[in-house]
Amino acid sequence: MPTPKKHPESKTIPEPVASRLPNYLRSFVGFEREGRSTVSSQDLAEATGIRADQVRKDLASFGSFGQRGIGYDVKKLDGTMREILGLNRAWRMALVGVGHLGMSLLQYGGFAKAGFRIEAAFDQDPSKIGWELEGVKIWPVQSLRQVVRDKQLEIGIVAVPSSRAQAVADALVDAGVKAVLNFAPCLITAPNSVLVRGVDLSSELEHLTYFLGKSKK
Amino acid sequence: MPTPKKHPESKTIPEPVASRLPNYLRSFVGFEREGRSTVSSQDLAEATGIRADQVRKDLASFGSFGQRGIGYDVKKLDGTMREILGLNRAWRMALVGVGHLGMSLLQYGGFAKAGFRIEAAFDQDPSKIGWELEGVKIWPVQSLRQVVRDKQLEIGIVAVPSSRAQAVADALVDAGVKAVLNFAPCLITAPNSVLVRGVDLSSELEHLTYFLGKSKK
DNA sequence: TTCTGTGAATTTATTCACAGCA
DNA sequence: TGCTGTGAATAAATTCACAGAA
Repeated sequence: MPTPKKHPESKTIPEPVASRLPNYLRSFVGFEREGRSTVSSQDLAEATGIRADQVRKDLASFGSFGQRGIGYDVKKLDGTMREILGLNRAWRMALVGVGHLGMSLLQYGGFAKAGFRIEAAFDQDPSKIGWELEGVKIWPVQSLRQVVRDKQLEIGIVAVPSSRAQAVADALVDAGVKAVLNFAPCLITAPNSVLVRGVDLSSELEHLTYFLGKSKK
Repeated sequence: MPTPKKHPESKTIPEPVASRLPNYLRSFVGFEREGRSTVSSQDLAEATGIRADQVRKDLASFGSFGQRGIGYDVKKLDGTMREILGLNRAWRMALVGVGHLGMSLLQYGGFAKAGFRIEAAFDQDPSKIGWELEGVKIWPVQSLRQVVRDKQLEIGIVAVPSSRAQAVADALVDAGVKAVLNFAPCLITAPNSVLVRGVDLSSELEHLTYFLGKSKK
């Protein structure tokens, strides 16, 4: 799903660069584990699959972190990127829909590490209400507005079927979230003041088959 | 995760257009349900969040399907796009990792509809082996090569932790898949003849917080 | 009219090539 | 020598604007 985004739109960092930042970030844990304090653009290229030229252009677009002949200071880069991506603080999230997808998000380790905290989960199924999974309590969807408001959650994750996605998104927006991450395979809309981003599994597969179809012929 | 792709690389359709195709495709089911046989670029814009100009440019890039003053024939467009995306046939897939994420993929309705069939699933956990979920049998990972080869599966889905992702991908490649969809938050590599695409949930969130951070200040 | 298709203009991103610092 | 930072060249994608078919 595309991000039909329009928003404050940074003047500072080009969109494509911003979307590559998470890749660099992820490669750092490996470098740090290896005890490396500096890395070259070449090293980053190998770790991320992004060309070395591009790496340098990207990093140069928000400052001069490298030392010629040496490379980049991993720690410093890591800190700067986290700041740019807004990861130097915790984000409070609401998860709506505790099916298997929702469950996998609850137990997904990567979130907590990056400061993403699911503070409350919601579901329609009465048999799930009240349970606590991975330390997160499950509430009835009816109480979504109330709970999200009370807990001041900022990001909403939509993990319900398409048919209910827009309604859930509306409720989240109404409750004051500033961004919505949508896993349902449909477009959802929200006021301009709220960011919406979609992740669509089918689209990813279709993208693959597009290339497969071509190479096949 | 970016797609460190390199491959046959179509000369026909620009990459960004191809990645928007799934969105158009998805909007068609709504139009067909409403009984509409033709739609304007404006209609498509509203349904997909893509600008009307862009819609026309996109569609024009692979043929003339519209009638001036009328619009586009939904059925015809649908058929053509499916063909372009390689959806006019079934794709046989292997799922590796039957945790919650794997489960959500197994039961995800969108796949079957688009011709994506998970023909076999694999897991390490002995207690899961032999079960059949959503009509799909679960095999031990040790038998991956054998089963994937025997069943001639073409696409592998990696839904295991990062630490095992590359090994699983290697086994899939060795067993003959032509493409790998990776859900682990790490880069995996494969020979050029095999397509790799990554889907990273954390990256999506980080992308959101990047914008949130900016609009905030 | 309505609505497409497309050339031309513009903006944006990638790639190249190399000057310059450690 | 090794590796960054960047200006210039190229390539690509988006936006605009309008001619022309139904």
